[in-house]
Amino acid sequence: MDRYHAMDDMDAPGQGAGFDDDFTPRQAEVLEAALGLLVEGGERAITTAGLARAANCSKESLYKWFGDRDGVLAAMIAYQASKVGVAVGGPAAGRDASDFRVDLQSFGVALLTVLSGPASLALNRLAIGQASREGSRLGDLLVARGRRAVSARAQALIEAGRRAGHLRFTDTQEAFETLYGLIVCDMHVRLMLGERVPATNSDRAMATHVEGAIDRFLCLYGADRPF
Amino acid sequence: MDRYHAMDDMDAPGQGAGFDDDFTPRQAEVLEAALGLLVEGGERAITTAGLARAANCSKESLYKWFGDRDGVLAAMIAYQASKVGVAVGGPAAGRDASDFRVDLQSFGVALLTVLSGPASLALNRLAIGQASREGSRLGDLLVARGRRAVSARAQALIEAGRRAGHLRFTDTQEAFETLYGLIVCDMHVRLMLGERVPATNSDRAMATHVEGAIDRFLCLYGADRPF
DNA sequence: TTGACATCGTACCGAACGGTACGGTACACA
DNA sequence: TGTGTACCGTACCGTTCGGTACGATGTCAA
Repeated sequence: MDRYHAMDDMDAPGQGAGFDDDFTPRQAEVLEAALGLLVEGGERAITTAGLARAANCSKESLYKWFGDRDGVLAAMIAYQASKVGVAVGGPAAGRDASDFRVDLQSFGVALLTVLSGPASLALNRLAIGQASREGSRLGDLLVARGRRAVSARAQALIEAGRRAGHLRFTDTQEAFETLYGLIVCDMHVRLMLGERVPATNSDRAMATHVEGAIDRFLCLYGADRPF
Repeated sequence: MDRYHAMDDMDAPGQGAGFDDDFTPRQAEVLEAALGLLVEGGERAITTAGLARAANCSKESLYKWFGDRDGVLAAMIAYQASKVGVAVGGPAAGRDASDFRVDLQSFGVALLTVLSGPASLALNRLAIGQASREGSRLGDLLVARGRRAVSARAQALIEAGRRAGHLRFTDTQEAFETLYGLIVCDMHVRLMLGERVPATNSDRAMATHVEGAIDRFLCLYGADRPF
């Protein structure tokens, strides 16, 4: 009942995977307006009437495009996650050890930048708030669309670092989770709770924090560590 | 329905802003029922009529005791946080380095046990879901009541470790956040999103994970590290 | 021009919810 | 016995919201 059928009128090229998140421009406008409402007022601000008013569309169109209110929420995640996915990308070109360190640094800064962004925070809050409801797949959707991209990017990065001789480890997953923990600490949760986190307030503070985290990561997994 | 082992004693030095968290036994029963509803069905399950029915009390009493619905939510956090606060306690008695390691280990296991508990997850989801609403202090309340206790306990622990010569660091806050990040990684967020996290599924898996985290922490901050 | 189609704006409905009011009951105390 | 207090259960009210229906507008093609 609560799945989101993205497009009833579909031309739907690659329907196989179950999702289909290329929305029409009009639908993208509506989802953009929905994200604006969400960032500003949280989940309760996404009412069908309110969204229709904010997006200058009719409620009937909303139900036609997204099925029901839950479909709108799911579509918002699918829509936004596709934009975030590429933000943490960027090729790991460095062969030099210091180049590799720069790659790690830029990954860390990109990660914190995404996680502390208002849209990401609002969507994570939304998915977490819905996680307790039975049969809500928003959390899975967010993990599958957003988090997996980060994970894949980071694991590719540190595997490349290992192949290039900059890192030494046996378990890629463990190394990645350690890197993630060192960079993010509990900042993500604190941000979602509404706390102001100094290390995300300015680019300078963020870079400094990430530098420390990379120091520690290389101390643990760097190839030049003393054992 | 799960019961919460009552450890009502709390030191609460800075009472400050006018909270009042000594509840009458009857009120505690009602808050207990509210926590049950919250764990089972999320925030939307806490309706005034539903809570009154579940707790066999009248709506009028709810409004008399807690002011309004938001007051009920705040009281739930205040009530539960006081129980969680002491759960991560326990004296750091060890003088020996291996005793200290055991202290760190038990702290880590207690931390993960609390964070992955259903009541904690439900309350964190609640506070996060409300964080976007204007003027909602639930997040601050949760941080002040629950998180600060964890932070204070951990900082006392690692400061004691430094005084005893087991650790070497300059910034206690940084060391604590590193420890937290190494232990928790992104598990807290993933749990709140509804994902099943293997490292929290069994005592064995949790202990193993914490052991690894402590290894890494001591590698970074242990007094016997090679520089 | 005509008709098919997509969309908009508005009106409407039923359900659920927050909050209030009121009568009834148990108990303490004088 | 009378009085006050605290509480319960229920009924009630106004509002909001999800979802549906319908007429009006614009567009495109034959």
